[in-house]
Amino acid sequence: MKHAPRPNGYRDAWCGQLTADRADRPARVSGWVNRRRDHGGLIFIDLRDRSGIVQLVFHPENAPEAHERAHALRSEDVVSAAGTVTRRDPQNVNPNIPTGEIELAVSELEILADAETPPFPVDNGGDVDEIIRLRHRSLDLRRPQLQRTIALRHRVITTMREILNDRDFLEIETPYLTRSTPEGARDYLVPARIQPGSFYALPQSPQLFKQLLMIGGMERYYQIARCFRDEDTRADRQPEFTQLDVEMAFVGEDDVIECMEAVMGAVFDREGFDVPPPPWPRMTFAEAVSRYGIDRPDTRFGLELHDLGDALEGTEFKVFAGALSSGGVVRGINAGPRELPRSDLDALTELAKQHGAKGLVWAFVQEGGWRSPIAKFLTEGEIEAVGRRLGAKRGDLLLIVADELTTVGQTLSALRMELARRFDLIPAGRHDILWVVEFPAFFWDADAERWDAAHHPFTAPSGDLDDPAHLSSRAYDLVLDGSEIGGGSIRINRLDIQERVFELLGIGPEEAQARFGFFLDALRYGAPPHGGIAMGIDRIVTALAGVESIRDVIAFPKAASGADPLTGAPAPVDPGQLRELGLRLV
RNA sequence: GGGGGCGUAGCUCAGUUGGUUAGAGCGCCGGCCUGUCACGCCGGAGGUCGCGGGUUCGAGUCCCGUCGCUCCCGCCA
Repeated sequence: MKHAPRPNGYRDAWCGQLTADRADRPARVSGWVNRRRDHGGLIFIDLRDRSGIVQLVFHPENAPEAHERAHALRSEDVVSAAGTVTRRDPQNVNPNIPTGEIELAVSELEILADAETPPFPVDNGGDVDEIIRLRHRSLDLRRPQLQRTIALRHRVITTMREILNDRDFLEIETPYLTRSTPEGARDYLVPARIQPGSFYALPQSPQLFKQLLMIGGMERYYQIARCFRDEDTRADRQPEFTQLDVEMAFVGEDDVIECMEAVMGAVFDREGFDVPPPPWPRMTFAEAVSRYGIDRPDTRFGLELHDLGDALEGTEFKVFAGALSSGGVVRGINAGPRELPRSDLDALTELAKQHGAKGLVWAFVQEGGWRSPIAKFLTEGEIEAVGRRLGAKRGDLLLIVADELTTVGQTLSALRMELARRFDLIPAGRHDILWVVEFPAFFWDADAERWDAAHHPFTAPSGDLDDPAHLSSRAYDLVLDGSEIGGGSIRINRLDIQERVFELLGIGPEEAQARFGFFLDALRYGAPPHGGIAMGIDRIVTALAGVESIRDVIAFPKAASGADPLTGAPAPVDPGQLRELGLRLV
């Protein structure tokens, strides 16, 4: 705390800041009873506020009235206590807390509020069922971990604002009741009373608005923006989440990347988070997919993917031959010298199937060949060639998947991560950060038989628009320890190109006008080249805090299924309200 | 929408091949205690084993259904 609280009837000092330099002087503190140690005679109370903990001591003879009241104190009671800051005898010093050299000898105690016995302990690390914690979030928030992460989150956002303010950015708000924004997820809809039958959509991102701001000459914009996507919750995903949204005019990739390196570099630096200083390495999408199988590689450990197509050319083994002849790939990783029981191999196979693979080929390298269910289907030459590609040594476990390209990548990537977890392959305290760049602009959606935007349809393509398969998009993602913490792109600033892109995506002129008319109109009147990025604040703080769940860095998160109003459960709608909106339930 | 895991005291959990009155630690309540800081000691209360059904002489335990939580796939940058 920078400043002592303004002295009033409640307090004139923070609990956690009463130290020896205030000894022999009076002080008054307020807070919650963290713990009580009642010796019958002496009573000790650990009093807690946001700043920390201080020990109150009640002597029966010095202040009988306060002592009598202290006897009735219980966990989480709210009190104000006045007394003298007293240096503790050396043998009574508690080295575990900053205020351990002193205590407050209380002469006056006021109980401001009784607390019922809390449903779970507030003063421990908290292995408590999450739904109970969410239901009693006000209690949960008192726990040290949440006090820490919520304060951390505040500092992170403050740093972001500081750096951007210093770089002439303007913080500008954009609407939450708006029209559908094209990010590919399901929209949250809000019925509109003034136009019955019509709906607002909550924004999936401020994408179009920030582009309008650039076209509007605001030059540099940022916003701590809430985004809404009506999709299922995950450990690192909430339907309602927060982004640092940034956009700049007259810039290319390097400008946005440099700016964000300044912002995130400062965040990491100030929080003592150990990543290498910027500039951060850039890896192309193609390299990421080929070496790690996915576009957000965790590069903190090896186990890279290797293509085995050449080594298996002309193989008789149907699984491999079939994949290769139908345009798929065969790739593998060398898991290193591992001895895994059959049950673990089955578990890995199950994991592979979960990610869409039909199966998993495993092989232990031994003297003169493989121990593997498929060894008999391969020639000695093939086994040797595959071994060479994977750098196989005796005792190594090889994992091989044959399928369509993205399935193989996703599967091997998941196996890689599972092996890292299982064998503790990620060095403690190591953090890797990198940019992934040069994404493909479009991919062919075989089911729909049309091109689909890899990013969103306002991302500037680079290359020949007549050859969509080889167009790349001017997009970039920031990846921290295998988690995507931010992404952005340079945008299209010309109507003719925007219209070509819509056409490629099968969005006709009428549809484009209906969905994005106000934006297309803006493009007519002189849009500067511009680009930006959106950073996932929840994920960034989760990483910095070293906690498991995104729900530990959000003051009021949603449970997966919203079992309670506080945790995000929707409420039944009032029929009268519905009628006014021109709606009825079916 | 699909798959896995979990559900026993306020909290965290144990509960054997189905077998007597379902246990532990913490918390809570009462008593004692003047240097504790996870205070200590003594005593006590507290359970619809998520819910419903079934098998069985007998179910916390086995089967079916259902609800809730959670992780993963789908979906979502």
